[in-house]
Amino acid sequence: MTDSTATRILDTAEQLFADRGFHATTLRQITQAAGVNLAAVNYHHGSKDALILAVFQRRLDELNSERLARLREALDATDPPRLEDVLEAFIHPALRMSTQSSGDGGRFMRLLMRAWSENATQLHGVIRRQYSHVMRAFADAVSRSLGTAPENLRQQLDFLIGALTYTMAETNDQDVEPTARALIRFGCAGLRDSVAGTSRDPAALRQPNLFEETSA
Amino acid sequence: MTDSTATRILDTAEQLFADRGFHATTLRQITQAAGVNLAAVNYHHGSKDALILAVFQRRLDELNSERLARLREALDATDPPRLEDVLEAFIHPALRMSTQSSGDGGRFMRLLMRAWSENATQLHGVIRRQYSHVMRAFADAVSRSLGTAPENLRQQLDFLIGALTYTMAETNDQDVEPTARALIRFGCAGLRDSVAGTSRDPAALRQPNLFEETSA
DNA sequence: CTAGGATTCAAACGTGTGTTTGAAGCGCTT
DNA sequence: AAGCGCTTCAAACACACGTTTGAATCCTAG
Repeated sequence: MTDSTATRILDTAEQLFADRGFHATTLRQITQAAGVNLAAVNYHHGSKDALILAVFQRRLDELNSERLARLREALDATDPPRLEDVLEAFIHPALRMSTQSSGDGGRFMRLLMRAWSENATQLHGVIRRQYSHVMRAFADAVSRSLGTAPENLRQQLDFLIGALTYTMAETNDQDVEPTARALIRFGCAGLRDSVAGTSRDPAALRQPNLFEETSA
Repeated sequence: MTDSTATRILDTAEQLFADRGFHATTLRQITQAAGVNLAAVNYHHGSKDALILAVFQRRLDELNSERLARLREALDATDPPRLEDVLEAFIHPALRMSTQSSGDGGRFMRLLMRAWSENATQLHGVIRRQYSHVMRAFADAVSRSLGTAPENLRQQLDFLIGALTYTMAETNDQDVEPTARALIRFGCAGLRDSVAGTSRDPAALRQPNLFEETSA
């Protein structure tokens, strides 16, 4: 049951997509490596595009649920939550996932980077939608940690996501812990400093889009 | 001369590659959009793969020379160089390039992200080689700014590159300046904090900002 | 004015793609 | 045993791709 044709296709596709890219990976390569018939992918998943989406759906669900679970722990521990704990909940599951699933490191996240650039129309939207509520939760937690409105943090959180994504694609099979710790520290310092002097730098006020502070 | 067939192909290819990806962009799309014959690309550039490489070579040369020029200015200004200036020399040219070349924003760097994931064998190596000496120069400058060995900074510089790359891919046509300033600040804080204490004392982490920003 | 190399062009080639098809095989209930 | 979905399979389909070809055209030097 677990090793059904559909999931075996999913596993193999994930591996090959990450290694070679979506467009460069053919259904014949996938089905041959998976030991199933060529027509099976169209039968079980409908089309190649649908296969790509299915590969993502599975992993993103896994990643996001683990992130949210850890975030909940951080929120239950202290109030306001410690910034280090919040970032740890966001970073650690991702870094762990990037090296866990068998084979060489960084597979899934190389895949995510691909998705961000290739196939922009469909996948981009799907991922965005799938991520948005998780991102909102983390932005909220970080804003509570720092005592500032979430809108002030969007850009800095994007910086952190970028650093994390790039690191996941780069990082080899090594131990995740030191990398995670370094990234958490880096991100905490950047976030804290960015909100420290919002009123001090007059140039910062030049930004046209000022936000309403809806701090409850 | 400037608008020769070869360069018109290069321009159009850059645009389409960024918008749709390398594999998804066909020579017929390129030549049709450029208003040249299909065979022209093979005649002038040899093959599609060679075209891809040529597109990169051109922009990377431009980006790196501007970065190094700005870095030199920063090194000539003060000794040791101000960390803000060094990061500015690294970040600003990239952000500007990501929105300059006509059309929608983030084109070239979306292209770079693609290159990082697609076509791993060839392009990955070329870019690495083209970047390595520039990266070494910046790592050196940052290490001088912070008074620590370059080896201690490699990981944090990767964080910064990730944040920059991701931001370039994300950022729309808006003004570059605020984004650059935010990213410089974020990176400076992260770098300074990372080298500040080898001590695990969590109290040290909570100190918001130890440094004075000498706003001239 | 003309010869000859550089460039453009339309057309075709061979190959590999995602998808479809219809028959064959399998497992289950009746 | 027989019937019936669900699944697998080999084969083929239509199509788009990168590349090649050889003639036509342009441009320049002698």
